[in-house]
Amino acid sequence: MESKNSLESRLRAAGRRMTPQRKLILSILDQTGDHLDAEEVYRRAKQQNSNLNIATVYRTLSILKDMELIEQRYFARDHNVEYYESVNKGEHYHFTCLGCRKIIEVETPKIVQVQKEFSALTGAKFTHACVCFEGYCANCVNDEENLTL
Amino acid sequence: MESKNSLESRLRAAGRRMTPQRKLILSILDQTGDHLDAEEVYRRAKQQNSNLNIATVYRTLSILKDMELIEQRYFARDHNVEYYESVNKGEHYHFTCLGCRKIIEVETPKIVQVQKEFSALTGAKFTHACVCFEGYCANCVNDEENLTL
DNA sequence: TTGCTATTGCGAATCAATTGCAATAGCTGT
DNA sequence: ACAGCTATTGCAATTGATTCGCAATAGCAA
Ligand SMILES: [Mn+2]
Ligand SMILES: [Mn+2]
Ligand SMILES: [Zn+2]
Ligand SMILES: [Zn+2]
Repeated sequence: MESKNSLESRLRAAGRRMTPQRKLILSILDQTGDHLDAEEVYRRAKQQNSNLNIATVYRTLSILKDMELIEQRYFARDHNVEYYESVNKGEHYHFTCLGCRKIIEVETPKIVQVQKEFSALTGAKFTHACVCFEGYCANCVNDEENLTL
Repeated sequence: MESKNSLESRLRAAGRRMTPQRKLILSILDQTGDHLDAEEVYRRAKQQNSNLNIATVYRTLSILKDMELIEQRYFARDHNVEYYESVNKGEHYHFTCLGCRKIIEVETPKIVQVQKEFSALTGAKFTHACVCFEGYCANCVNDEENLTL
């Protein structure tokens, strides 16, 4: 189990401890292809460890994010809730459909290009980009047009 | 005063009323080139109307945003606070320096290109994009490298 | 096993933003 | 100018995701 060892050694390297809670929470995000908020991670994890507390979920998500094992995202226009996904999936961005709430992943090199251009121009160094799109997916475009009549 | 009439007629068209509070709050955002959060808008507006309440500021910002007279933004990685700016400035994006907290505006056609490509590919329709970059500006890059030693 | 301390569960706290409500003030029509 | 309707305001209380303090617990190195 490569990811378990990787997790353990990376935790150790940061002076942290391996706990069943951390293993569990990372495994949930590694296995699902979805984007989960803390509440949903908690719901799923609790099925396997009924003693788990949501504060532990928040603390663990924060650590896994710092260790760059998971990515934190915002979706939709009002960023009230934080979502998480495994980093395994590589660089991509997100489109949220206001009709069906589906999240579609967008792959493009153009965002990185923007960063490179701006770096070259100003000397700035990028550490993070938050990009999220909102609109109506192909299935929902028509419904939306009817609504605005 | 073109913008005042524009505001008044646009409010009327939406079945809303013109109030001194709304005039004041929009004028603050129209005059400054800055990005202000509700608290700062409130602080500035209160100097001209000491009776003003912050709930009114929040409500007004929300309405002006819906009417597309101002833009709501998030900055930095943790989107705790919402900032606002006038729409007059046209399409642009933002880079936040983690060193000096300066916000640098980024102009590029590439974000719109991403949207067009994705629309052509999938048939989706975009209504909004939230793009924010984070890193270190040219002045702060060196300091940051020294810190990580 | 023991001892050190990182981590957990739990409840309370945060804090930007929202909401319910009674009083007020725009606006329309007279 | 006035009356009546109702959108808007000020105020106080609430929300809700996230964070924090703390005592009990559990990793892990020796
Ligand atoms: Mn994704
Ligand atoms: Mn701007
Ligand atoms: Zn849809
Ligand atoms: Zn800087």
